[in-house]
Amino acid sequence: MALPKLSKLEFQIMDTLWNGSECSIREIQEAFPARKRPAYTTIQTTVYRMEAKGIVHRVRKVGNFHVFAPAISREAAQRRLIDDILAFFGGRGQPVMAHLIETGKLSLEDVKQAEQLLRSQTKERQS
Amino acid sequence: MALPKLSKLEFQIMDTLWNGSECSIREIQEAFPARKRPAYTTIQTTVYRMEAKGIVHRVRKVGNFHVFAPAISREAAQRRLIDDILAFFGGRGQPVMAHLIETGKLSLEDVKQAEQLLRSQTKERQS
DNA sequence: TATTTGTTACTACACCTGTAGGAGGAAGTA
DNA sequence: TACTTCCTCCTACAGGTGTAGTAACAAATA
Repeated sequence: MALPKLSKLEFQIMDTLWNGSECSIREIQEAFPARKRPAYTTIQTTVYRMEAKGIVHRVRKVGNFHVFAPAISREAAQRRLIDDILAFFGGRGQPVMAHLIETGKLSLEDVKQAEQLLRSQTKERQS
Repeated sequence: MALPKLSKLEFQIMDTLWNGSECSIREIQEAFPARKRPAYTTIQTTVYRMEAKGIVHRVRKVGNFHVFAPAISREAAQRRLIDDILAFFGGRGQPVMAHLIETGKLSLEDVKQAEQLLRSQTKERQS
């Protein structure tokens, strides 16, 4: 699979990697809020599995620890996520947006910007 | 949990129930496209589990089979879904919409309608 | 060098989900 | 009634994920 689906924990780990670019297991673990911080080995196991799936890779060894880097982009992962949930909405984005609006997750500003983006895209496609 | 998370298969089953309101296991199974139709007992097991989780319930027995009905609304389930993925976007709806637009899942019409919806909501809140 | 501390690599386990087989019972049919 | 068909209920199992312990080793320190 080109883009394997990421679980919640995997996504959180990727988030740290995307922010910091390159991290050790320890750094990833400590990026979790102290209250809900999984055990070191929990992160380790998960990162190893992610490595096996090709979504992270080791870039080098520093001292006695390894440094990992993301192997897929945040955008790609997010897009994958959205494609997945779109399946639950019959592939149509409109109901998704409706829910976002109903739950107050989109401002008028957001929508106006979106409209701009759409218009520019349409223009590009025509030219 | 008030609203348990639905898996893909569970959502497909709910879809049949939401459309037909009340269905037997057989009806749910036959609603799947013939090519990718799970075994009868697969649907059955999953429906039983959903019953245990309180997302469907038996409404009556007809002949020797049971009839099931949804115990949660489509809107509630979809909202739950969206809340989940929003967590992957830092709780902000804007990047979600951006992805929808980039992948051509939203038309200018959709966005305009959304804008209308937003304006009317804002008005309501003010009055 | 001996001790402490931090990593790695391996192992384990429980829960969820998709998948389905089989025994037994109920309902319709010859 | 005897047979066939369909459904229920129980059981099983594999793969994925979250969770973490432990043995062994490497690095830093006393």
